Formats: sequence, C-alpha cells, structure tokens
Amino acid sequence: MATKTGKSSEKKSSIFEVAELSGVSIATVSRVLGGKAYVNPELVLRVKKAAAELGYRPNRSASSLRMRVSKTIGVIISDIENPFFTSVIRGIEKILYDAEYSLLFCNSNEDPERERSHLSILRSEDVAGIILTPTNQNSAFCRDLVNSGTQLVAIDRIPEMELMDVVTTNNRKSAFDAASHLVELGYQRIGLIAGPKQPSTSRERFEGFRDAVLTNNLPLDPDLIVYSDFRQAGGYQAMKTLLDLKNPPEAVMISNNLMTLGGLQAIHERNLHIPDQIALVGFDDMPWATSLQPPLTAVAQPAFDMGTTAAELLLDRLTDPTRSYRKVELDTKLMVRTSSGAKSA
Amino acid sequence: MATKTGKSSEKKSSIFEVAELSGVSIATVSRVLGGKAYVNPELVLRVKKAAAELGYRPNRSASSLRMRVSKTIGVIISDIENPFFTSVIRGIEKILYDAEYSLLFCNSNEDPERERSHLSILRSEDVAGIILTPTNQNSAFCRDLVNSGTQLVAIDRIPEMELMDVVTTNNRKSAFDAASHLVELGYQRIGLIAGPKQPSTSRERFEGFRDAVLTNNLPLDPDLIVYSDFRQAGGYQAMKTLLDLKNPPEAVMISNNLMTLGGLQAIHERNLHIPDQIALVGFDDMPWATSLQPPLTAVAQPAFDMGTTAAELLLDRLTDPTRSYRKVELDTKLMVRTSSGAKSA
DNA sequence: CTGAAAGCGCTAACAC
DNA sequence: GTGTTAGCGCTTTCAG
Repeated sequence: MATKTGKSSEKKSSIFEVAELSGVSIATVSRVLGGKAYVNPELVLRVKKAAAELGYRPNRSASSLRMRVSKTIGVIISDIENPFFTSVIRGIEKILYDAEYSLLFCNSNEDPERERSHLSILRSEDVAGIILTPTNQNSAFCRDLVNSGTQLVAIDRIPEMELMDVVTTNNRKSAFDAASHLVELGYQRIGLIAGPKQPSTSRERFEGFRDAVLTNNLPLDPDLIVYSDFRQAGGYQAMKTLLDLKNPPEAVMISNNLMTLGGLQAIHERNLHIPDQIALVGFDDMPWATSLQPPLTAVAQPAFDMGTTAAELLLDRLTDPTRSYRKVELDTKLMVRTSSGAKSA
Repeated sequence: MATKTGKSSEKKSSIFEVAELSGVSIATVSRVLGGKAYVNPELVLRVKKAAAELGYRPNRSASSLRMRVSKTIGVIISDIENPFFTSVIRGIEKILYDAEYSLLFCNSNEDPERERSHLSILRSEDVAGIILTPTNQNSAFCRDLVNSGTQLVAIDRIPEMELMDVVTTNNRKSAFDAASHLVELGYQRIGLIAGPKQPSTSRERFEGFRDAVLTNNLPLDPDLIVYSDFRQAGGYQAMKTLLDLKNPPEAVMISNNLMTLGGLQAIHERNLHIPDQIALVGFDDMPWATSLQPPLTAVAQPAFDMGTTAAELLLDRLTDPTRSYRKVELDTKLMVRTSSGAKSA
C-alpha cells in the first residue's frame, strides 16, 4: 500500500475517546481537564493517563462555541515593523503564553478602515479581549464591542472614551525632560520633529517640548517645529527642512525612532558632525542606538513592560469584568549618550 | 434611535436571526453567505440585506467546529524582535488579510520545547496551516501534523524532511558574493562572525564565505572565524574576540543583522575607523543600514517577499493539498555602500 | 432549489 | 461525585 498519498491520518482524538479509554463519561473527562470541580483522585489519574496516551488536545473551536468566548486575545498593532511595537508584542506574548491564551495578530497600518475591519473579524472569532493601539476613529465600534462583552485595552495612545484600560508612558514629561536636557547643555535654537497630529503620543510630546522651551525663557520659533509622520522617510524630509533653514537649529529632538533614522540620514548626507554641528535627542531607545557613532541620546520607553502590563490588565479584567477602568503610566528614562553633546556617557 | 442599523448592535446576531428577518431557512442563509450553491437571486438579495441590517458576522468557532478547519493560519517565528522576521510577518499578514484568513501568532524564541508547545496548541485550534521558521527538532511532531491534514510551510531555514513547502534565499551564494566583494576590494585577512550551528542559514552562509576565501587562494584561518548566536550581545563579544587577535582581520563579514549591531558597538568602543581600519559587510539590509556612518554594505534579503511567498504557497496548497512540495528560492542583492571600503556609494 | 435535521466537540445544568 | 443530555452556531446531507 505504497502507491497513493499515505493519508493514514493519525486521527485527532476527541473527548469521547478519552472517556472511553479511561472508562468514565465525557463529563468527567471535561471536569478533570477543566479542573474546576471535584473528581475522585483515582479517576483523575485514569483520565490524565488516557489523555496523555492519546495525545489528546481539547478542540478549541468546540470549547469557544460552547463557552461563547475563546481562549484567544486579539492584538491590533499600528506598525509591526516598528521595533517599539515589536517589543510590546513580545511582552504581550509572554504573558498570554503563560496564561495559555493564543494571540490573534492584526496589523492596522495606522488605517482606521483596516482597524475597523480587524475589530470586526476579532469579534466574529469570539476573542476574549483585544489589545490595541487605537487610531481613535472607531469609537462607536469599540463601544459596541465593549457592550457585547469584549474587553479592550489600549496601548501607548490614549483612547477618546472611557471604556477601556490603558497603558502609556508619561509622554509629556519624557519630552519635557529630553528637551530640558538640550537646554541645559546650552543650546538656544532647538528644533522639533513632531509626529502626526492624531495620536495622543505626538501631541503630548509636542507639549512637553513646548513647555521645556518656554519654561526656560527661550523663544518657541515655529520654523523650528516640523510635523511629520512617524516614518523614516518623513524624518528624513523633516530634517532636511530644518537643515535648510537660513538659521538652522543647533539641536533637534525627534519624536520617534523611525524618524530619527531618517533624520540621521539627512545629517550624514551633509556631512554634519554630531553633536558639534547638530545635537540630537531621540525617542525610543532601540537596539541600534548604541551602535551609532556617536551613540544616541534617547528617551527609553519600557516597550516590553507596556506589553506585559497590557496583557495583565486584560487578563485581570477578564476575571473581573466589572472593575473600574485603570490607566497605568509607566516610567521612561532619558539615556544620556553622546549625540546630545553631553560630557558623560 | 429606535431603528436598528448595522452599526448599532446590542447583541451578536446568529444565522438564525438573519434567516428569520429574511424569511428563509438557515440553510439558505448559509448557502448565500458561503456562495457555493445556487440560490434564487431574489432570496440572495433578501438575505444579504438582512445580514447587513443586523451587522451579522458568522461565528468562526462554529464554522471551524463544523468544517473541522478554521480560517486561521498559525505563524511560529523564532524571534519577533528581529526586524527581518518582522518584515516576513508583514508579508504574510498582507496576503492572509486579503484572503480573509486570521493570523495566530507564536514566538518560539528559538526554543524547540516552545516550538513543540505552539505546534500542539495550533493543532487544537484547528488551524488550516502553519508557517514557521523550524528549529528542526520537532520533525516527528511535524510529520504527525502533516498526516492529520495540516499544511506546513517553512521559511528561511530548510527543514530536515520533505514534508512541507519551503521558501528561502540562496544563502550560500549570497555569502559567497559578499565575501568575494571583500576579496575584490583587496583585503587579505577576512574574518567571519558566523551564526549558531543548527540553522541551515548559518551553515550555508559559512560555506559561501569559505568558498569565496578558498576560491581566491586565500588561507582559511580558523582564528578568523568566530561562531556566535545571531544576537546583538553575541556579535559584540565575537567582534571583540576578532579585534583582540594579535593579528586581527582587515575586514569582517557578519552573518546577520543583530550581530552586526553588536559588532559595530565593539568597533566604536575602540574608536576604529570603518572601513579604513576595519571593513564590514553585513547580512540583512535593515532600515538603519543607511543611517549609519558610514552606511553599511549588506546583503539585502527580500524578507517581505519571503512572507508573501510563504503565505501564497500555503494558500495554494490548501486548495490543492496533494500537489508535490515546492522549494522557492528568492534572490538577494548585495547593497554596496561605504562600510566595505568600496569606492562607489 | 429550498428546508429540515443531524451533528462537529465541548461544557454545564440537571439527575441520580 | 459522576453520568446523561441539551445545546452553542454553523454546514451539509437528505427529502421533497
């Protein structure tokens, strides 16, 4: 019998086979495996043995259907290629794995339309909860979700409405500290490459920057503030704009990691020396920050911890869906290195 | 606010409500929505209208249970924080999204134990297929999966056994080209920071390097070959080892992106000039490659395309599970920049 | 062509 | 404490 495709499927066994092999009812098997009801220890043993012998894995679709909720968490990330979010995901994954949840991954690509579509799909998957970086364009939909019993947790950006837990960092303070660092170093003309207007993160970083400048009695020159898109190409263009000014800045704060990469490109293209000719402070401390010459001064955000925290918040809420919404603000840390012109490493 | 619109939903509606509202049986609703049987056009219209009105989304758990396969693909990645895999994932996601599949994400962290666990979970989720970067320690398990009807596709690394499609790049040739580039530039003592022994990728890159050296009648000095772990810290240590040699290399090829970052750190620490004192060629062309000073010469791998290809291969196989296994080898491109000491940019 | 009905594998009443 | 049984929402025979 070697002719055709050997589809001698070692068939997946169901709870029924386990019950049969261990000589109990399927209800008992379910109780043993679910572990939420007392069962005679001897039976427990027999069931577990039978399950192991058959390599039994409960069918999650059946379980989800019956329980009306799955052991799955949806995650909607706005840009999977951004290392910041990548660390967030790893944090989420770690917690969910330990809690035996699966992770349904979606990439919204910052597109509200796509976000809505994903939200909708996740709903039809009966996910237990969703962790997302909200575009804040789908509030109505989110509300529906919450009303129908799906828990949401927002990451990084603050959602418009009070209907989910949220974990962020104190962007305003971080930006204030980063900009102040530049001021203390004696720079007078400090530029900002800001993010898009929509997300709360870029707004807050702008505010922190502005506060630092004004607090120190420096002028807030609109020419020195360029709005961009959180992407590398955008950062490149923005830096060029700044450098092209008849009176260019002595130092620049850049509002995220990808734009920093673009900014660096523009600076190198003109053979400008960092920090002598142009000092830099970035947002997000990435693996490559210390591999740059000179190493980059940057605001380190606890991306991994944001992920774990979000997952924990969600799991927690799953066990107590009625508790009031929480907002957790994690600390950032300014990693002072040489790109800002600081003396100490 | 008395009228129901698709957007205002209190409760999830099931196929039953759609049937009721449109005055047909649930079987007909299923046929209309599934689109695989002829239904009276007029009824089709009524059903679609009702579905839209109710904001109906078929319950995927129920469907999976009944069909014994879900509209879900599992993806097991060895290191989510590596930008290379991150691009792969985006490629996969793009294709799957268009095909209306969901993506169940798993991080194996290069750990065979964890890989097995994920494989097992994915099985109990009834996933239609799995895309993975295999550790090659779970062949028996993979075979079981295939036998029970789950399609697998390997990415990047070549699996031990002939039981799945695979998409890779020609690592041997890429490494050969990269090393040859260094030879042509006139370097005599060329070092290699190699990856771990297990994955086929690092083995092949080593072979390509060796071939290039030997082909050009240069000695293959074992001192100049350091094995590491594909991680940043490992690359840092490896580069230090190389630099500490009484007779250090003039040029180094580094076998992946993260180790390159580590190597750069070690070089900067000693204030060595690139490429004058030490020339560099890396693997994987990352966003930061052009932001470095000098820009990094590197082998660009089509990570995104590898992802789309893998997903397409899988989808294709899902429609024809009996077709023979395919191996797709994508082209890489050596991006010549200044870190290798080349003249042209 | 359309409807009735039988499960897919699992959990949770409800009996005993 | 354990077994029996009724569905969860969906797809797919099988009749008509």
